[in-house]
Amino acid sequence: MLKKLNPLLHSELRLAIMSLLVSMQKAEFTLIKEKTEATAGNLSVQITKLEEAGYLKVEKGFKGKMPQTTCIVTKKGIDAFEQYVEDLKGYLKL
Amino acid sequence: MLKKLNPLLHSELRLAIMSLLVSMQKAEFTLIKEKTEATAGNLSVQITKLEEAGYLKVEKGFKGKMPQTTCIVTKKGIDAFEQYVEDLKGYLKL
DNA sequence: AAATTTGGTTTATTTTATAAACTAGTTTAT
DNA sequence: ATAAACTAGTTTATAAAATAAACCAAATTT
Repeated sequence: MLKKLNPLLHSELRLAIMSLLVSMQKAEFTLIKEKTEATAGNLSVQITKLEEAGYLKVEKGFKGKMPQTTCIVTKKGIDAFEQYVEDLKGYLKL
Repeated sequence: MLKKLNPLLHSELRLAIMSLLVSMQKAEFTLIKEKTEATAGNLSVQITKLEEAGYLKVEKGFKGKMPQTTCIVTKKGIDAFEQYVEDLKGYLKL
């Protein structure tokens, strides 16, 4: 009846990150930080977890002279997000 | 943009409990346990939290000779649940 | 050139979820 | 009648997760 929710996505910050990426495909660390209002530390940790799950990939480069971290959502990430939304609907009766 | 999710409701088990109660108005401990497939201990803890928040009230009685715990959802609980659903929609783009 | 800011990571702390152990009593089998 | 097993939970301990604090390297500003 009630499907078990993907614990990796059932986290406010990770869900916000994925939500953003699903709609934008890719986003800089700093943009995600602004939009989610997360601390850099927390964000760094959660991005790493999503990366380890293969839900996004991280590309590191420079913008001018400043380091820049870009997150790009993967197919796997999009699929997991969509499945999570479906599962959650069972709880919300949407 | 993204609303902060009510942490009391953003928990798989507590959300399942509230989801059940919103649709049934009241339910026995044992029924909730069956439907959620939670352990009794976990369920007991989470019901207490929801009770402390005023989202449900607990009535204790007996069914025959056996103790029986009934959970009844409150107006406050229903309102909180509905608000949570609205807030969550921002993350899911529903 | 010292102080501050940017863009992060790592480590520590707090909070939360979960499981294990326990209580209190009932039903069933011997 | 009594021991064994089951019901209906609560309490306490442990594991996992989220968050915050501290740190680092380099860039920019004063």
